[in-house]
Amino acid sequence: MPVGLSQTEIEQIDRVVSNRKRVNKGQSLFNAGQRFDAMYAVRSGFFKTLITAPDGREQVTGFQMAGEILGMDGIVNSQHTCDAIALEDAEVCVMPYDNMEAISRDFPTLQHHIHRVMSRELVRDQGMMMMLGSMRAEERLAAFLVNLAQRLNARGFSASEMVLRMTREEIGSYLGMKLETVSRTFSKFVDDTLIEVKQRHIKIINMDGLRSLAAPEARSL
Amino acid sequence: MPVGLSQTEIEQIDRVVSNRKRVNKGQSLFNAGQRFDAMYAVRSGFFKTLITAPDGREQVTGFQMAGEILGMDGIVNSQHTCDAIALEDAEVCVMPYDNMEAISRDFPTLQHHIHRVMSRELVRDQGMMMMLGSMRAEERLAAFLVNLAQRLNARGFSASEMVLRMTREEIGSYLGMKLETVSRTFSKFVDDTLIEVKQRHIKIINMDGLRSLAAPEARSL
DNA sequence: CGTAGTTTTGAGAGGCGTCAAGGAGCGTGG
DNA sequence: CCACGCTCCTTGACGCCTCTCAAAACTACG
Repeated sequence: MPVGLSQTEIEQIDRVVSNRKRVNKGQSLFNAGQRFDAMYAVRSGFFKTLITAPDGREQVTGFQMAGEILGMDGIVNSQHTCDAIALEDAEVCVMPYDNMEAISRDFPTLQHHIHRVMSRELVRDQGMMMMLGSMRAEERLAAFLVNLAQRLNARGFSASEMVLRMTREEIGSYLGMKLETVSRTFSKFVDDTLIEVKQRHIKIINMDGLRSLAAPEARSL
Repeated sequence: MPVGLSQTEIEQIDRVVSNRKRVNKGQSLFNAGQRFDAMYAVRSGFFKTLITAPDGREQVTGFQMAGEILGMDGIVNSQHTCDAIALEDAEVCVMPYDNMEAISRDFPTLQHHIHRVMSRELVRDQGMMMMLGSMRAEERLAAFLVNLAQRLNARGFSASEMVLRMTREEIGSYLGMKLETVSRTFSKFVDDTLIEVKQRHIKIINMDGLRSLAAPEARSL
């Protein structure tokens, strides 16, 4: 996972993260309230994280795919604050936190890597606030699709065709809108020939159009 | 700032964070795009952080007061991703990142503390997503007031009376609503005798009422 | 092939945004 | 000391975006 590590470092790290764990579709990797003692790197599969309010309302806070890290929010109180649920059969690397902490003292590269991963998550969260706080439904969904396509592409998949692993309701929860609005907005994108939709198969026809929806240019004047 | 440190540790850390910096009201501590080389601990005063979209829309991502940390989002790309602006004359401790990294290798307590601070911010962000994604204007503003009162109280101020350091527009940006809606909602809270409002002076009359608005109980059945 | 879950689509309602006008507080300068 | 202008705040009227409620179509799975 980390780059720029020496052979020795890699071996050390391997000893820490060699433990694998399978999580079947629908199962949770961890739940809010559970004791935190490890973070997890997704090796394969697809996860969602969500938090639940006292009144039962759920908010999906993220979708994680291969290479992304889960559970960092648990450090502060030694207990997880969200549920992580596999949306398809998945495998993760278990990274016991105490070991990570200990080893990163000897390997500055790893230490810095951990900071970068957490920092990246903070930046992502800022973007989420921007989305949820000041974008309209269309813009949010377009940004969501563009982001998903980009992440899939970075993993060697097609940037234009994808199979969503989550329901409309989960997308809606993530984007702060109702499932009906997600569905309607998808339909509107189809009408505008931006995408093609067949159930959870999405084909992006006009990526530039989506992008311009997701991040509108500065108004001329 | 950190707790549970030995005298030696504290001295070491002091050497790193002894640099102070003043920031006058309205000035920025750093701006998005600037090179990142230090994080900052607020000693006194009050900050807002905000990000700006390509089309100029701004989103306030947080308000920081004494003891809180600014700039952690800059680690990942060695450049700040948001602006930090003082809402009143302020003073911060400058914590050069390279030094922090180096010293935290020798002091596990500090190392863990850094992780906790970043993790706490991740948890806060999750809460923000919940607010922005699935709460209504009333609930958001109530949660905002309750949170502010709690943080002020933790710093030795009254939990029931406060002076807002930010405008209605900044509150609105933070909470994903327009300034008019913030104003109207304040007025509604006054009508409901939850608070008293005189410009930026807020007096909380019925904290329990606010709390129940901010985090509605599970519906009976 | 039936059943449950998911998705689409419609109709109507409502919360919040937009546009607009006026008022209050405050620093500055005559 | 008061007038002026600026920024910020409040309130009203109206409209739209999104939610709510509802029904039907489609898919997956047992």
